[in-house]
Amino acid sequence: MPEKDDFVLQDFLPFLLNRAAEESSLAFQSYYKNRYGMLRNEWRVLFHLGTYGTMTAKDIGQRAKIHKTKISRAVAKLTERRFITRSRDENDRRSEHLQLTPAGEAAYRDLRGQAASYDKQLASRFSAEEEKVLRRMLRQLACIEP
Amino acid sequence: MPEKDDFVLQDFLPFLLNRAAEESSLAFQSYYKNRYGMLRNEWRVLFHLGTYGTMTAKDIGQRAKIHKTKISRAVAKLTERRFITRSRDENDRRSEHLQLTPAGEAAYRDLRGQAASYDKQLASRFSAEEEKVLRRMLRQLACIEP
DNA sequence: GGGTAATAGTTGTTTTTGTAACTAACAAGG
DNA sequence: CCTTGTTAGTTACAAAAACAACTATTACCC
Repeated sequence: MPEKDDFVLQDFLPFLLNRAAEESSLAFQSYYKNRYGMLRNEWRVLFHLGTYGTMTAKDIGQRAKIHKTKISRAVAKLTERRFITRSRDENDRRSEHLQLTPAGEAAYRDLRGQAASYDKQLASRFSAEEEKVLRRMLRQLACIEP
Repeated sequence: MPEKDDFVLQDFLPFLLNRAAEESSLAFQSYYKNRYGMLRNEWRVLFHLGTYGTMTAKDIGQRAKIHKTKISRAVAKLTERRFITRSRDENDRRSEHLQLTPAGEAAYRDLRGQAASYDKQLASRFSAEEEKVLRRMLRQLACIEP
């Protein structure tokens, strides 16, 4: 009787996903780290502001599923480095609208270009069709709408 | 002239992979954390020993691509909790052979079962074919041989 | 209005990582 | 042997994450 024993760690999805995520982030991570001294959360906040324009910390947190304390600290760093400015909402003085400064815009454009070509390079291992399917499946797993 | 501006964060592979990895680890993580007070690296070490039998810290590190300091700490915790035993290699007294105790075996079997059914549940969102393709692509991205 | 609850964001403290330097054991060449 | 280099694993210290408690403001509703 053969054991029904076909489960291996190398195939465990959370493990695979973690390893793939780590491996695929490496090169890009060292780019924004070396070039701008940014941390991952800072890059993410910057990227959101560049992509979607003015947002509040809460907006960013919701969209990227980053905890508010991480956002708070990333925003503090980015402000200190003059990459973003903050202004209170006059209707609800609890929240602040964040937006990129020209320097922030410049960094964003650079990083965005890097990210785009890096992404293309990663995806080049697959066919166009496979790539599309991969992204769809990942969005599914990540609970990201469409 | 439309801008060639089709790059969005939500589709950036490192971002997608990270989010998918985090999301998909959540439930399982809280299982081994609540049930055994384990950290991720401890679960991974335990799992490797359960799957492959006796190994050295180095073996585990190579196979799972975990840094030796993480392994060292995980091994210390697991030893302290009597899940594994260590014995010096008599031919090369620098390295130690690690193996599960009966308690470690029991935890391993439980966690392994959990992992298997959790994995199945994650994969159930996809067709069998899609699932196979997904794992293959992830192994590719994670730089894991076949 | 006045009290209670909820929300946006921050700060402080504890865990966990990351990195580098360290010990102990082996290897190899002279 | 004995110096130099390498390897397995540990430890110490700095950086970052997690978690809880906090301030300030707004919302609810009796």
